[in-house]
Amino acid sequence: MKLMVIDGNSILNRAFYGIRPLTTREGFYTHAIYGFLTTMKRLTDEEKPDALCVTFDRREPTFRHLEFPAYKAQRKGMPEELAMQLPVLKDVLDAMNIPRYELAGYEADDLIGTVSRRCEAAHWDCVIVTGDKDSLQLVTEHTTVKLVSTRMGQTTTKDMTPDTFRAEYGFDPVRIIDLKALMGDSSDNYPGVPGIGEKTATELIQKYDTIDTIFEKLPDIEAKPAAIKKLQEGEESARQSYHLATILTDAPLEFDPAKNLRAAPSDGLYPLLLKLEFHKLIEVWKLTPPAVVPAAAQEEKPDFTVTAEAVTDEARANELLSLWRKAGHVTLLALPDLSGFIVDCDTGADTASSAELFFARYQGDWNALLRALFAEDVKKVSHNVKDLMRALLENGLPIGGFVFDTALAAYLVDATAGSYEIDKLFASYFHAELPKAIHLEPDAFSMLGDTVAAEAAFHSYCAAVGALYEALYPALEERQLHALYYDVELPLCAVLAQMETAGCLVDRKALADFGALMEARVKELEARIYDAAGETFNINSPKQLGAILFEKLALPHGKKTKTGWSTNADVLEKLRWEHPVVADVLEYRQYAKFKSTYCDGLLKVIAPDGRIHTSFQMTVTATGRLSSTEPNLQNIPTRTELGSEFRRMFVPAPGCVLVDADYSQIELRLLAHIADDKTMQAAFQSGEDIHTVTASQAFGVPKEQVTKELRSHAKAVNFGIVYGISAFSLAQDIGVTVADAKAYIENYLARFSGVHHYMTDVVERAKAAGYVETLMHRRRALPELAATNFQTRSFGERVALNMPIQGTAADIIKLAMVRVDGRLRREGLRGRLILQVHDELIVECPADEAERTAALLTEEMEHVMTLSVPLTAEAHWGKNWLEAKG
DNA sequence: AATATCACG
DNA sequence: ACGTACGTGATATTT
Repeated sequence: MKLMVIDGNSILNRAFYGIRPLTTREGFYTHAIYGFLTTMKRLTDEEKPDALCVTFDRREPTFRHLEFPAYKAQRKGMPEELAMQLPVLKDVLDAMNIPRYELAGYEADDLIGTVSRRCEAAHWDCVIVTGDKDSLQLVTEHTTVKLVSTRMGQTTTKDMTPDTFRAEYGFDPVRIIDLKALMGDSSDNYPGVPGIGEKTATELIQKYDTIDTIFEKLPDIEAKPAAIKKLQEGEESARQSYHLATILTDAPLEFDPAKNLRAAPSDGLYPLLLKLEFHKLIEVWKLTPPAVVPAAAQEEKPDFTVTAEAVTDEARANELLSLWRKAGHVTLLALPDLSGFIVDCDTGADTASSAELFFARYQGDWNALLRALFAEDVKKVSHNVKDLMRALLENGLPIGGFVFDTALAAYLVDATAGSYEIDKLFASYFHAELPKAIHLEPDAFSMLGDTVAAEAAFHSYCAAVGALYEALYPALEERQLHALYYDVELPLCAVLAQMETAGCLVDRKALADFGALMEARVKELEARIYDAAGETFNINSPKQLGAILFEKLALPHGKKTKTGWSTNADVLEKLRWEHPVVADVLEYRQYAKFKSTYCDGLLKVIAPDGRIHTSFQMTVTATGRLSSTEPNLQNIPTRTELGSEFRRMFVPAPGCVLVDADYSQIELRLLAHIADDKTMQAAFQSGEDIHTVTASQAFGVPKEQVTKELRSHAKAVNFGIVYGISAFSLAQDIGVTVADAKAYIENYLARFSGVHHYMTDVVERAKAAGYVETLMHRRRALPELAATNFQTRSFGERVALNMPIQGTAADIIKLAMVRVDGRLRREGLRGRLILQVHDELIVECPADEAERTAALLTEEMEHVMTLSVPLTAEAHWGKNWLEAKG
């Protein structure tokens, strides 16, 4: 039999500092608990112990404090963000029926020591989980320690048995005590023998085993005279330290290993994890709601057990339609293929819910019904409106009357939540569970077999959307997000739905031919690389490639390491002249990427109409940008000549052209505006090249003398500033020394004092408020700024700097899209937006409207907002995307 | 499922 | 002293 005992404080502590902060929507910190639970789960899966328990420290003095008042005196108390999680973790463990032990006057270590010895007495094996090396003294044939360490955000464990311990330290585990007695412990704040450090102490213990032997033999031991003198003077201190370092194994603890056998969690666990918003954990652990909901909880929940009416005849449908037109709004969910929908027309929260269901069994004219439903005069609240609109457009149906999208609203309220599915949102806002999710797929109803249950679930989802609307509407108001929501995000749904539906025509033949060319080059390079390596291997595997380059060919392995040696382009670029194979690998990589991601990848998603219909995601990025998936059309190559050939394959329909308009330096202009930097504003107002002006200012040379190199360095500095620069990274980027990079930045900030002030000010204000925002109040919460971990906090500071800039740029182009789309329609032009690439818009229009369309684009883009610097856009057009880029 | 790499703004 | 720029998504390999 085997028992695992976890050092609760140690593991919680590690999780707290090792994981980036995470809070519930209400701001309660949960990451330490999360980390603890995932670590515990991983280790129990690994070890499969029969029994499990956790020990905690009491924050009360122990015998060590009484005997040695300085003991742990330097240790700071827990930060508040950690302290608040401790009692909750204990609740979670209780709910999981995992025994926990704490005892006044004893540290967790002493309880672990006691537990391990009692296990041994009962002929059990014991596995200790801790991050504290002191516990290694407990290691025996039957007691092992899993030493947990967190490096670079990764938790790793090392199993310590008597053998592995001796291999590493060169003496027996129990001699850790003797070692500590000599070297002391700075974190526990006891001295050992003053002047004896880890190295000397280790050597002594390896030679003499115990401090008793050492002091007995003094002064005739093998050591430096100075060390011998220190030992003679420090014996008393060593004896006391020995005492302090000894973990007790006989604490008066009521403990029997057999009483810690693993048990099923209690019903309380599910609601508790729900409250902590550990949805992922609930999913991974396959937890299900308790069978019997406590009566009290049931009363709080909105009543979802209402019968829904299945509407089958036309007369009744028309009756309902006129009812809905009169209602302020209705809540609506539709199946993706429009084969069914549900409408909830509650007027007040306290009246009984009454939903109306429509399915294929409907007797009347289904299309006519849909046309009436999606007309402007039925005001609809829904979830993921853009997707529904796309389905409607694809079926030639209207897309009017959508007044609210709960997913979109929830995204504006918290852009970093990650998931905006109805059930997750409902759980997070109301701390209650929705009936089991049904997937709103075409066949959902017949597939499930249980039509009644499926309908009820569908209904409860619809009612949940209604409840979320009531909660989200005031949340938007409260955060001044009304304008962003109603003038930008919601109208954008229709624009994006239209863009996705339109898609972009591609030259399939040219793409396939290009693919064949890539294939040939890949094969060629592959052969050359195998030849150079003297064997065949998988070049796509960084592991195998690393073995060839750094072991077989013995190239200087580039500095970076993680789970091997890095073989990325940065590293290989530095090795380019060391061996001819390196250049081949770099080239191979490029062709392989082009072939698989862009040739094969794009060919795979060309629709029957010959066009590629991407999906624009509105609720993904933390800054407010869109993202593009299946395929991603926002990362089509352009930076290299060969890559930009792909853009030649994106073409307009016959008789049409592509018009491409992009903002010039939008992020730097926004930096000048937001930071209110007069120097930078003047540069933009003068219309001069911003990187040249920056170079001239920061490097103190006249503009005429700015060389290509200086300009490109200035450009890197400008980008760096927007991202939250560090001298190290800038140096890395432009290939100068860190000292030079540091000087660049200092000069820059001295010249651009507004930017300098902004950099400190925005972080300070973000720390006070807990979030940053764009000019349109789009918000990003920054719990990272409260972190004690340097790395996490630094990340938060860079984000605080960058998000208002990147996010405002996103606000601006989104608003421009809404305006451009509206004006194209109002003016009766036939051009339509088809793509957006962050600062670039692409319209497909009849060739004879190209000029007007281009003018319209730049005009609308430039006039979205009035800033302290001009906002400029440039447009070009041509017979393919590459040409249109100008 | 996680990692490494590389395409874009 | 820390470790080293913001925001994305797709592919291939490895666990």
